[in-house]
Amino acid sequence: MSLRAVKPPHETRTRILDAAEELFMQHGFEGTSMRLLTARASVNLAAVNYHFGSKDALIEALFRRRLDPMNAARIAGLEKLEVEAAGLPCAPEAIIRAFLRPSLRMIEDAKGGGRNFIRLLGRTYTEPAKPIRVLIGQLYAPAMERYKAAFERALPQMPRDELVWRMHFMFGTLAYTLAATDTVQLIAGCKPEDRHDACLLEDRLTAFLAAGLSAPLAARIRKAA
Amino acid sequence: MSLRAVKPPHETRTRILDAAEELFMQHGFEGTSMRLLTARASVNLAAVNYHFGSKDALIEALFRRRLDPMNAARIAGLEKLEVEAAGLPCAPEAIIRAFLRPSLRMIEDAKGGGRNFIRLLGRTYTEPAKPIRVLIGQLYAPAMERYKAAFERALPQMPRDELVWRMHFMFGTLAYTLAATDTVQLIAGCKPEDRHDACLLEDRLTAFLAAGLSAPLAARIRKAA
DNA sequence: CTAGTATTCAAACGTTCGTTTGAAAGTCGG
DNA sequence: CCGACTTTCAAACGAACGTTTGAATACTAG
Repeated sequence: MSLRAVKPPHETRTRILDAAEELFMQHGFEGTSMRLLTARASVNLAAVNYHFGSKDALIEALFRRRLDPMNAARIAGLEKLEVEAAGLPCAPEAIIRAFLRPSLRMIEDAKGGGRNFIRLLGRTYTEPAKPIRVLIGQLYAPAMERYKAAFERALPQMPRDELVWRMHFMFGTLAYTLAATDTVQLIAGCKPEDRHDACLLEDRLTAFLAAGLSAPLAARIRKAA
Repeated sequence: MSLRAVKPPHETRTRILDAAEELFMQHGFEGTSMRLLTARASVNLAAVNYHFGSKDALIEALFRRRLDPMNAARIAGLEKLEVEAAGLPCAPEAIIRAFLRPSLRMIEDAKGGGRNFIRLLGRTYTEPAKPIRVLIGQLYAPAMERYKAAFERALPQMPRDELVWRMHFMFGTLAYTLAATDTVQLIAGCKPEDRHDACLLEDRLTAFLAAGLSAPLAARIRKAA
């Protein structure tokens, strides 16, 4: 057997993707040049176009690498929940937790770059570039439908309109929380060490979102319905 | 008296700012070139540098034009509330409403460009460029401190850490809701006409946020305190 | 070892970027 | 009408951008 270190089959690709996650997170897509990116990854300038085709294609590959497993984990978590519930509707709080967990777990992965990605993802929900928005929408669609159905079964008395809005709100809270970790600090005062504790954050978020999701309807909306 | 139309004193400045709001909203800061911007505003390419100094200075002026009055309205709304309460702490729901209202009011201002700005603002909370983030933070700071103090008085039993987190969550919900109007549509199903009805949106958001803000503490956090 | 494929590399491509320049045109009090 | 100041304009600046090229190198099956 050879004692020489075996070069992984896609090392260059991986190094590019990792550097891209970090730099896109720090400076945005347009704010990150291919020269800076390839220098950070210690690869040649032409490597991105050789391995991915273009900068846009790199962005797409970057999202697929993380989002596909993450949303698969979301669906798996929901299915586990539904099996355990044995036909009965699940508790809204449990559904929320199942949705949050895969993304919050990534925050703890500082070494592997998962934290970089999750922050990048949080801010990409409001990305102006249309191709990126539709890509994210596509990658989320399967998980989103499943969770929407689960919430509808868990909250049968809630009007569909209202549920869609509240899912929207929940999504926004998560996106902002992910994106803002370590970056924006509009409100001073939280202990820095808490910001990367995924368990604590999951508890806080779940308590907040579960209450919001099940909140009584506003008077004006109750009247209109 | 002259029948000739009098040219407003800062028409060029205003046209540039309006065009910038629209284009920055559509394509982001880096995605909008000065050539496209000045063409849209029907002014010369050099006009931006003449009137503002640089592209970055234009961005700053753009935010100041809208944020200063908006946060002044936020503070005024809170003060009115506190006067009416006559020394007693205000209802959390009322504080939330006072905070939401100035930004939601702008959604209705499609003609004057307020809607463009408010969407741009929503996504700028997660802007990667550091100078912009600190600017936004500075412009928000006075209003933020006031509201934090108001919430602390309204919810004296809540741990400070938890309150800061929940304000963070509330802020994220608002930011995402503002930014995503007409752009992202991760969850299909809401009636398009509802999306610009600021009253309905205020009711929905307030119901959701008030419940989240006052949610019971998560078991693990209650134990730790 | 060799032929053939896959990858890396330095250099250059054409384009677009934000900004600057200096002259032309407009504005306005005296 | 004039002189001083403000504003607009076409043109150009150097720098940085994403991408392409063709030769050099590494790898691997036969």
